[in-house]
Amino acid sequence: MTTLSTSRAPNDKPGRPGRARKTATREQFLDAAVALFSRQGVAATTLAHIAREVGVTSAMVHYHFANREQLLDAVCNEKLVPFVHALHAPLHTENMDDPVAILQAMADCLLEHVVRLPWLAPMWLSDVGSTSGELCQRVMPHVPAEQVNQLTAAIAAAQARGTINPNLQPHLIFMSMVGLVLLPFASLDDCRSLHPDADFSPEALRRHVVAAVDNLLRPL
Amino acid sequence: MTTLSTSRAPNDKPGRPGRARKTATREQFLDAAVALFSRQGVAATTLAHIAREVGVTSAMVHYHFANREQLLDAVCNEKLVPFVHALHAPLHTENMDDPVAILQAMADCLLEHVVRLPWLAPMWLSDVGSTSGELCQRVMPHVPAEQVNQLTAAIAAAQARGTINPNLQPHLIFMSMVGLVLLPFASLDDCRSLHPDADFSPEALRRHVVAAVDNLLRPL
Amino acid sequence: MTTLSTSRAPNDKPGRPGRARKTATREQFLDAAVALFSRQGVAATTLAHIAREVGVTSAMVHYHFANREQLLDAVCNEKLVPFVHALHAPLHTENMDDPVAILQAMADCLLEHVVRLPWLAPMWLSDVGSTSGELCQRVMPHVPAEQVNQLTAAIAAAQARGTINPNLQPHLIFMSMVGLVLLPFASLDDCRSLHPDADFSPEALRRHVVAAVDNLLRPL
Amino acid sequence: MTTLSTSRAPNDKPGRPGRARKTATREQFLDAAVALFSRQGVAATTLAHIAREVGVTSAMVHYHFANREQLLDAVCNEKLVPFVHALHAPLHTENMDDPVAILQAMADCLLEHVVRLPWLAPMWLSDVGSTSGELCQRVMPHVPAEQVNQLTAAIAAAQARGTINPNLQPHLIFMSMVGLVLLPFASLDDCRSLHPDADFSPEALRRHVVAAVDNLLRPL
DNA sequence: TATGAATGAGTCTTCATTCAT
DNA sequence: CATGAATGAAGACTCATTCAT
Repeated sequence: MTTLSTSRAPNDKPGRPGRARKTATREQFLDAAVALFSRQGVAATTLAHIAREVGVTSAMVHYHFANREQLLDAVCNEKLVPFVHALHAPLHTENMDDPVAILQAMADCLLEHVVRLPWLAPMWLSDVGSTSGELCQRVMPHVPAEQVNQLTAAIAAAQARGTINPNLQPHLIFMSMVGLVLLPFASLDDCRSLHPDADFSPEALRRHVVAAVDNLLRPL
Repeated sequence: MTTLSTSRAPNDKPGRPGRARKTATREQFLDAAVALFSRQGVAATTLAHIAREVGVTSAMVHYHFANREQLLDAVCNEKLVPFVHALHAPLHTENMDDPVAILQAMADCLLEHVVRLPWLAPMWLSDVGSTSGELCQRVMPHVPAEQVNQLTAAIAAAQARGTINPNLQPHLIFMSMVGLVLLPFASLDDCRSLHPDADFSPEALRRHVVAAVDNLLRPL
Repeated sequence: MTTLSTSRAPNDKPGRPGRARKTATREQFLDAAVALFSRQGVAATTLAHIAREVGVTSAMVHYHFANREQLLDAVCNEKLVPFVHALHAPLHTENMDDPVAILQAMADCLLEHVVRLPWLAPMWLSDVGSTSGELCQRVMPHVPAEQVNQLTAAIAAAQARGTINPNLQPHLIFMSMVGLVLLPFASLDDCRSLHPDADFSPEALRRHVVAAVDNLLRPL
Repeated sequence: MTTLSTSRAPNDKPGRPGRARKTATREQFLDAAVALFSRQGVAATTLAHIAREVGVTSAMVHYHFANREQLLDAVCNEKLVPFVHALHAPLHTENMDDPVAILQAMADCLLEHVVRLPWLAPMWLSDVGSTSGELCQRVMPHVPAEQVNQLTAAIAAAQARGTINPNLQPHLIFMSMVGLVLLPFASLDDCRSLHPDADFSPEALRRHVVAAVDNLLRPL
């Protein structure tokens, strides 16, 4: 854990006599957490940072979550798992005849969430990057391995049929698609500083991503 | 944190009773650093981790690099900047008539490096994810903004000519491509645990990525 | 930790075997600080020393003062500045006709404080000695330069009138007086070890110092 | 020991291949030591500071002095003890009939040294201030206690005779005199910043101090 | 319910010291 | 002779956590 000079978390300090007791809800903590996680990374975000963001003492964070582990559990369960479930919802269908449609549905869902939750893309990428991402580890068990495997099989079939580019690796297509969707959102700041005048509105991003995903899956 | 079992090798030679001072070169520190950065993330990696990985005291890290900042500078300059330069080398050409060729050259270069340097993809993604990545900040200034802009213009021209899918955003194509290349490598462990039997050899990955990039750029 | 702390409290009330957390007030820290500063010097006194003197961990020092700088600020503002103000109070008068009276009032004040606050003389001298004394730097801004200059002018006038020894340098008289008052108190231990039987009671010291100051200012 | 930000001692660092082997004499180290001691205080001066001042590595300091203790011993023996002996030389006389003459001789000697050795006054005061000054402890044994006691007795006799102000404490007169001489020199920087235009040349200081000492000893 | 005060462990950094070359 | 490379201990400061109130 490094002293990310960003916000010194100065003075939880004592005294301050007439301080009105700030009350904070569980939800506020989680929101602050994901916001900071996406800005600074999970590892670099201390409980004091989160407390400060919410405007309470770090003791309050412990009061609500007992410890860091459980805070991460909560972030995972209440912020990420719903998204993971939504993302894989298209897999829960009888017939996997049309994997392209399924992948596109997943891409749509991903895109939807990423646009709506600005913290999602940066947090996801920075965490998935470290093999041992603190959140990644907690989320993985919620991925429906069985269905994912069926999708892979369906993709292979589609490739044999000529509906999907056969040079792609069935097992990797999903991750490539994720990269295609997430990276533009995660690197927005860099892009903006490189191209200050370009249009990076959500709509522009969405159009680009949709086109990119379409292209990716297109057969030869 | 793992007890790096570098296998202390208690005391080497034969007689040599005391200490057997372990020695380490600057290069070793940088290698250890990138290895740990890619595994744990930059922020979560302490100087003591790096020292232990190399088998010396953390005081030695300071002896060689003075402080954390300068270690990161060194990692950036000696590990990342060469890569960044290589990556953008295709941009230093007279005619940008064929942006597809240039993008493909960049993808090749990226792929090359990512395969050869296993730490690159995870480290890059996890750092680029945090808007304020400690390394990202240091690397960005080495990106040739001028050339990148020219490439973007060339891409737009190619789109007008019908050589590149016109629905893509010229400014985002490069980042999407990066995502396409990096993500499979960064999420290898996750993929492997999901599909234990699939072929994730470097060659397989390379084939997939090449096909994906080809597809991405293809005109309608 | 796995088990929720809900189940704890196996032993509290009666015997209270554990820890018995030591508590300390801000004031105690400042007292300990000046005590140690006067014994060991400012630079040689670590925050851990102060903490140990008070009976708490050094983390507590940081809890109350954030960092060393601010601890020194507090020592300065709460321990030294009041004294500096009192010392220069005699300067805030309409007529400076009688600089001897003023100087004597200042000497009295100085003496008063030095007797009452045993840490003052050693700390002052050891810090004023180093041109860049950590405390000196903080205290100097509180010296009313304007009034001091007026006093100097008044001294020169008194010398011209023959009320003060004209061979003295007006600008140095104050410092010489300070030396005259402080040094006996600061070097008490040395004196005692040299003259074990002599009378070094506060009263004896006071008498000596008063006489010395009187003598110093006497006209030829 | 605090990180006196004055001189960060940056980079003893490795490499620097073509460095001409700087050679330094024992004397140079001692000079550098007293210079730094007087500027920063003894406790705040590290061996690396001294090495740096001389332009060699800190290993060289150890090469010449084995360890910090012995360096301090050397500073004491070679820089301070000669002075202490000179200072007390006037005491080694048959008749102590004229203590005023003796004290004046001592003051002259002190003054002489303090003017010639600019480091002496600050270092002395800052060290004598801390009861447990690292140098003070080493110097004290060289003070001829016997003779000092005789002087004290002679002073008392002179007071009885009316040659010295009888209100002064015989045992404290010497220390008061020392304060009178040293303080102006030690606080020169402060004085100069307070009175930028005043004359603080060595001659002016000498005149002032001589007058002050004369005054101090004068009978009623 | 909330929090101010406390702590132990850990991080970054510097220091005095050692030693093989 | 001299020094680059190494170390353990200590210093400043932060962090997650605890607990009495």
